[in-house]
Amino acid sequence: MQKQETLTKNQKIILDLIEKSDQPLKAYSILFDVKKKGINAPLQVYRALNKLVKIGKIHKIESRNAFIACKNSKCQIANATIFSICESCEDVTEIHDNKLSEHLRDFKDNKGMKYNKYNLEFFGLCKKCV
Amino acid sequence: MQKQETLTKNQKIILDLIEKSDQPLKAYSILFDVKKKGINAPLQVYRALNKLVKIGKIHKIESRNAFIACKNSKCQIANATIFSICESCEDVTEIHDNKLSEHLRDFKDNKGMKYNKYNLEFFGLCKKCV
DNA sequence: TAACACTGTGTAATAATATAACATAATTAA
DNA sequence: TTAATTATGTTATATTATTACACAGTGTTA
Repeated sequence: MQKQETLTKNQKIILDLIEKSDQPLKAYSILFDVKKKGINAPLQVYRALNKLVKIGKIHKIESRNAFIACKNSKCQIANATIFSICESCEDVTEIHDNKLSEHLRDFKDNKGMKYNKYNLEFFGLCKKCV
Repeated sequence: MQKQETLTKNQKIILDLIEKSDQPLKAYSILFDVKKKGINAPLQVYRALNKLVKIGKIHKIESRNAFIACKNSKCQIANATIFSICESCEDVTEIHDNKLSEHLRDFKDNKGMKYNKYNLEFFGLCKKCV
C-alpha cells in the first residue's frame, strides 16, 4: 500500500472542482471558480495543482495547458499517461490500454536513458466530429 | 512526392536558427536572437514557428514550450513524434523506433476515434545524469 | 488585366499561463 | 521543544501566446 496522502483545504477544494468536471480545466478558470471559496491568487491554484499532479490525483494535458482528474481509483499512474484529444470539440479521454502501456513501459532506447515517466497524447476527431 | 514548400524570409531565418541548435529553443529566446535580422515582434516568431511545425520542419516539445528541428530528412512525420527528455540536464532527443511507431500508428481505442497525430514524451535521466 | 482569394508582413496592444520573493503558520520528525 | 518540512497568503513580475488592424505579394481565374 502506498502512503495515503492527506490533502489540505486548498488542495481539496481544487481537486473537488476538477473531479466534478469530466473535461480538463484551465488554471485561471479554476481560479475564477474557487474565488468564492477564498482562494484569491494564481499561485494558490498552481501550488495545489502541482501537488495534485505529483500524487497522481490529476494529470496535466500538456498540449492544452489544462488539468483533468485521474479516473483510475488506484491513482498509481501519475507517471504513465495516455490521452486522446478531439481537435474539433476538444473532448479529452484518458486511455487505459494494457498492451500499449506495456509497450511504453518496456521501451528502451539505444542511449542508455533511464525512464521513469511518459506522456502520450493522440489527436484526431471523435465519433461525433468525424 | 509532396509539394515542396517554399519558405519565406522570416521562416528561413528562424528555421536556420533552430537547425543550428541541437536542443529545443524557446520562442522568446529565438526572438532575442533574430532581432538583429529585423524580426522585432513575438508574433513574427510565432507565425513562422506555427508554419514550420505545420510542414514538419520543426516540432514543439509540449511539456517545455520549446521547438526543435526535425532531423528526419524526409520530414513526413510532423504528425507522429516521440521524444526523450532528461529531467536533469533537459537534453531532448527525437526517437525513431519503428516498432514503437508501428504500435502507435496502429493503435485503436474502443470509442471509434479517428487519429491523425500523436505526440509521445518520455521523461527520465540520461546516461550522464544518472 | 482586373477582381479575387490566399498567404504573409509589421506593429501595437493585450491576453493567458506561470513563477519569484517574502513573511508567516501549521504539521511532522527527531 | 527544537528543527525540518510543507503549506499559506499576498504582491509583483516573468513567460508564453494571441487579437486586431492595415497592408503587401503571389497566384488564380474570368
